[in-house]
Amino acid sequence: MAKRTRIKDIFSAETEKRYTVMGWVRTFRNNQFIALNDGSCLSNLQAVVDFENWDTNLLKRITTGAALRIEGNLITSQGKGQTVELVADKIEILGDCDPEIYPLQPKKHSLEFLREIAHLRFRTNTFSAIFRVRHALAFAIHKFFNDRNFVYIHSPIVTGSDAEGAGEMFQVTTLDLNQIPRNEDGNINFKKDFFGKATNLTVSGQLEAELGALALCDVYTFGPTFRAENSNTSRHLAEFWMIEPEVAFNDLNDNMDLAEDMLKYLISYVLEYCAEDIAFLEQRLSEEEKVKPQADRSEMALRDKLKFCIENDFERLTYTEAIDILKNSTPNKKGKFQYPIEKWGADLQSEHERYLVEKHFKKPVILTNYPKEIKAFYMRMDDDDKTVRAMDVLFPGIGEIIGGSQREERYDKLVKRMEEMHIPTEEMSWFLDTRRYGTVPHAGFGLGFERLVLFVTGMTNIRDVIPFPRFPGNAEF
RNA sequence: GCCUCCUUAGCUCAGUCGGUUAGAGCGACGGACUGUUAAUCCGCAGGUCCCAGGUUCAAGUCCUGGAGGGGGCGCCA
Repeated sequence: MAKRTRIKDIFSAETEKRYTVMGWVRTFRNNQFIALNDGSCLSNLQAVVDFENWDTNLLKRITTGAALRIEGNLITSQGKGQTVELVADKIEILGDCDPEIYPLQPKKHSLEFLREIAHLRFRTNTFSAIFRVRHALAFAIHKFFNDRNFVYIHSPIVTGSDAEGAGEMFQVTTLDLNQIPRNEDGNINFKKDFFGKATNLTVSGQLEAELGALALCDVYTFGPTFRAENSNTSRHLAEFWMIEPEVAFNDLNDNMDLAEDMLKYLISYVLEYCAEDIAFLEQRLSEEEKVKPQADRSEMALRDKLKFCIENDFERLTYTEAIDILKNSTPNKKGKFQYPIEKWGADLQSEHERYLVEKHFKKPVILTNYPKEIKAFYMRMDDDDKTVRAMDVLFPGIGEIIGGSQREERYDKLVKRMEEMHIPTEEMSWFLDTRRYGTVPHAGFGLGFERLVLFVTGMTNIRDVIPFPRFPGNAEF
């Protein structure tokens, strides 16, 4: 096949030269103008056909969705709306597309409809933009950490540990479910299973990352994560991607600095390298906002919101300070909260987080030092023995985008917490070894990748920022 | 898991109090036009009213159950 020039490169290519492009037809206007897209960028290339000199049967096959190879001379556009256009002198139909049944037509489609045809939605402006931005964010994450000498750790997807304590797990087995081998006591005999023990899909790479950090100092994981929770929201997936940095000798303040630096870097990266896509997503969002009631509308355009996050420090405060603010807040006093804030120790609901982020501070917030009762066993106990060195980064519209902590590095205190919370210490002896042999203070966090993509693209449903979402009752494609 | 709303043409949606042959816009198709920008103009076709029961002289409309989807809450990233 002839050498293909990507449409992205065509726009800066030398004119009065021949090029070959390949892609899919978005529209064929006026029997004369083919809008061709190859996904390399948002913009379509306009290919011009002198229809009087072309076979009518060929022109009829140039329909929305058809795959074409076009050769021609690139010229400065004679019309408005684009800088260059390709004067086609050779057109090959690589793949026909019957417009009677092709679901994507040159018109606006709802996100709900496109979600049902997720295998084709890559071909729309919105989703091609989202997935280019998603790629850029993934790449920027590796670049951010690589530039800071972090080591990328591949934590296992299949785990033999059932004590990670981050939610319900998917079981992994090769046992015949119709003929499950059993022990004499009637329990399942996992010795007959593939790994010789019960195994699950990982719910977090954190514990493995800690092992790496206590030798390599600065490490991160970035991989798929699985939660078998029956969560039905626009912010949860059963299969999602998580970034988990873990750094030896870092305390909670270092951890907050790292999280804030990283988020600002990633947002800046996308503003710089995905300018066209972000501009398009901003426009899409503002059109969507127009039909909403005034009270539900976002106060800022997408790029303004992103820039605001970069240019302002995140608000850092303790759980205790947050409770005071919430207790004295107007909605709490007027009984507007579904869960009124009465006393210290209550878990914060999303309505409380949203009030702090969207109404009170109007910027990203980092909440720290939560009561130990509502946080995981591995978080470092504060001196008051009541709170732990946890941190949650809260973003407008998204809620919790990062959850992390300084880890409990003191062996005795960690074991005590595990026993209090009924975590089996024998099974976790490999984890406890790090506290037996040269333990050091360290800290880390988990960033939900799709929640980041949600925020940056201005989308509102997490199922629209991953190609093929998995959620309760659905594993299509 | 809980609460709530929705399901009518390929898509987005009207459809009044239960009453004759179920409508619109967009898209598709046919034609005209030919420097268009989701082209425009004219014309035409297109329906398992989500499924299964029930009430009724009569059900897209009312009732019961089921399926699918949206939004909110919980769990969290």
